[in-house]
Amino acid sequence: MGKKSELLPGTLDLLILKTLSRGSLHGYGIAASIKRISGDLLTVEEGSLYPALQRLLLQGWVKAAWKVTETKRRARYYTLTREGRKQLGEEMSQYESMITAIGRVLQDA
Amino acid sequence: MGKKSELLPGTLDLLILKTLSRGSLHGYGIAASIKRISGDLLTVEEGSLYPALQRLLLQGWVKAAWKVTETKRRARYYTLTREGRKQLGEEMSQYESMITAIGRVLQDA
DNA sequence: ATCTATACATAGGCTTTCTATGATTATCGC
DNA sequence: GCGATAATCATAGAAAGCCTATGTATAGAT
Repeated sequence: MGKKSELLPGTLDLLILKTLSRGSLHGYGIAASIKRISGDLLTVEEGSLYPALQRLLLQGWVKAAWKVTETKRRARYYTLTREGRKQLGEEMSQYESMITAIGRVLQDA
Repeated sequence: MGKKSELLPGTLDLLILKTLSRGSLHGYGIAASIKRISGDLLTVEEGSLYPALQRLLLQGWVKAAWKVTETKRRARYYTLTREGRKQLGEEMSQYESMITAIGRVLQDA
């Protein structure tokens, strides 16, 4: 029957950019952070996350560097670029106006 | 570069079901209603709308009947079924919990 | 030793939405 | 009457986005 997405489609980039705006993180950490902060309601699957990060890299909104985690594992840390910060602002305001518009349609009466 | 969608992807069915919950409408009218109520922020393209209506028909959430409009044109009027009303309720609460969860991630701090 | 959790990555598929196109007909301005 | 515009339905094909499944590797716990 086709399960529903774990996310609202179209919001993944925004969620990642916002998460990185709080500080650099590796991919696994981004997913964990989104899951935790959302109260377990949002799950970013690895098959969605890594391609998304590639897109963000390509567009220059994040940059990446290999490092070693506190737990001694190699991981790629992503950092928001200046462009990425700008993009985040734009996506935030677009998102908010979308949500407002949808809210109007969904409200009773 | 790929323009952004006119909608938040994944919300179209919900918008249509909600619109029909206010009364039967034909396709063109559904699109017009969503556009108007959203303050012109949401535009449902015909190439999105009609396939979506086919899906809703297939799933039994709406039914359709040909009629003549006030302006003497033939049009297919869609009506929410009982199942459709149930589905609307489910999608509403899913949507709201998604939005809440996303809001947590997007809020500062 | 084996299992679990951490960590990255890609391929293939499905669903949804968009663009483009096409057809029909009522109404309005000229 | 004629041409333009708006109303109305519909489909095909492409593009995008997310998921499932899979593969690799290693640190730490049992």
